[in-house]
Amino acid sequence: MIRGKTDRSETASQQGLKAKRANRAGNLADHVYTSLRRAIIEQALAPGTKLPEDSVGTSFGVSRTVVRSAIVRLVAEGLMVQQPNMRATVASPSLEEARAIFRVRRGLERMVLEELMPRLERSHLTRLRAHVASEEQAKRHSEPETIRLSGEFHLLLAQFTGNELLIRYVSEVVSRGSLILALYGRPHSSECAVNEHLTLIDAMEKGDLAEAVRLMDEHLVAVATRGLLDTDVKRERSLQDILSAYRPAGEG
Amino acid sequence: MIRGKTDRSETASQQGLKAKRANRAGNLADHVYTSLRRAIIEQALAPGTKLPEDSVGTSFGVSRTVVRSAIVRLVAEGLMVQQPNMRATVASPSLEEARAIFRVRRGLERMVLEELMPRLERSHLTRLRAHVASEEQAKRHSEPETIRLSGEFHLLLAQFTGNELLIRYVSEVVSRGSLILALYGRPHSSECAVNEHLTLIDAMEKGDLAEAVRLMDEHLVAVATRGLLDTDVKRERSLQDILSAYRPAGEG
DNA sequence: TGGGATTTGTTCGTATGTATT
DNA sequence: GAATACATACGAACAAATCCC
Repeated sequence: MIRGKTDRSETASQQGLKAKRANRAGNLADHVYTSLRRAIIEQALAPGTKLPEDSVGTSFGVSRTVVRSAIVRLVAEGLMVQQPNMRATVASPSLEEARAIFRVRRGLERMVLEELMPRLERSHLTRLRAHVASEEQAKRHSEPETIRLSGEFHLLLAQFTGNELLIRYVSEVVSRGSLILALYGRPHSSECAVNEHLTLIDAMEKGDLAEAVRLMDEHLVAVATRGLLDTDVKRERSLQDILSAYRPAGEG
Repeated sequence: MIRGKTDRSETASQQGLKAKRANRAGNLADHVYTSLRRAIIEQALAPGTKLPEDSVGTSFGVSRTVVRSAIVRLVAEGLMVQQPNMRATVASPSLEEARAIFRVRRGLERMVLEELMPRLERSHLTRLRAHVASEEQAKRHSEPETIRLSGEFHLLLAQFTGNELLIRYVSEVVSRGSLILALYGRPHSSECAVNEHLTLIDAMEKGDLAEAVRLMDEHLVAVATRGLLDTDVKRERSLQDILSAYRPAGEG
């Protein structure tokens, strides 16, 4: 186990950390929340991973209380699950749940197109194409990056609607989509998606809502069904090891 | 050693409470969350009401820690808002936000009907009609009850789908709908809704999905537009006074 | 605009519940 | 199946930020 139960001689440095962090824009809980979320989405934390509050706290240099409220938010978001008096774990949805989530996602993304198409701007198309370009680039060197960008394409669409609630919901189903692909997806399953993003943009440019909705639906069905059989067991790494990469909060 | 806490005369009864609650299914935070949520939905806590952690804690006989995690959940749900270092308040959405929320709600409830209609059972219709009956009954004697039941009709529909995520989302938009009506709705604005619920059930019984969706859409537009002008200032009551009615946790 | 009262952000101790040997 | 280690639930205390007159 990871327990590096050192004595309390670190209190001084911890207080130093505390002062430094307090100057940041957000609070500590935000930081932990964001970092854990990214770690889950990028599949560094596999579904089912247990996250004891004080192990996480040690990783980020904060106390359990801070970790706790971050976990509460992640649970509310469906990225983690928790039962009373038991360790919180990264959510591990069943196949049934996964399908239900993707059905909801299809409905939500249809709503996005319906809201967005009437007020679509040229700058939107430009930014979408630029995003797809970066997706193609990332595809060559970084799988976590690819996963994240693939989801952010859909998030970008939602953001263009300006509908805060819709943005939040899409954000959530996209995150959980990554989680699901981590569970059931074949490795590299996202690589075909880039073309589908491009044809969708083309349909949007033509102003063809029905076709765009059809393509989006097809795309999401494809994403959902691409992951099915391969339930390979993910590699075991220590929690401290995984989270150490997420400490310098690069929320850009 | 144990810290002396005999200076508070309520200690004994508090420990009694605590022991009793510990035996409950959920934890204290659940209780506070549920109670606050109900108080907001039933419009006992008006939008914009400030909820200092300490005051709420005193009302429920728990510490700030417990209140805090309840508030985090309510913020995640959109029923409250909070900025760093500032008191959390009951959400007070703008008219623009309110419309956006209702647009999302229409999309979600369409999804509910699309999921439910193919597998609709007789028992569903029975339960829906029974619910409407209780709505009519409540309409005569209790306005908070009426508000709550009116929302629960939609929640019931969602629950019949068995789609957990859809249930959660509908639950959220329904709650926020109550909040919005509290802000912008005329008094008694929910009273016309009962008939609309009935005609919807009839369409469902005929198996007419398109008609059901049309009626639902009409219904929601009606609910959304019934509230518009009347922004009467709600009566001022003390926080302790309001919350005292929500302490005995009657979560049926 | 200044300063005291209020409120939040955070840490840590204790009690209690869960898992494991 | 009991003892022990581990983890969470909750409360109290203190510094820093905000509120309000």
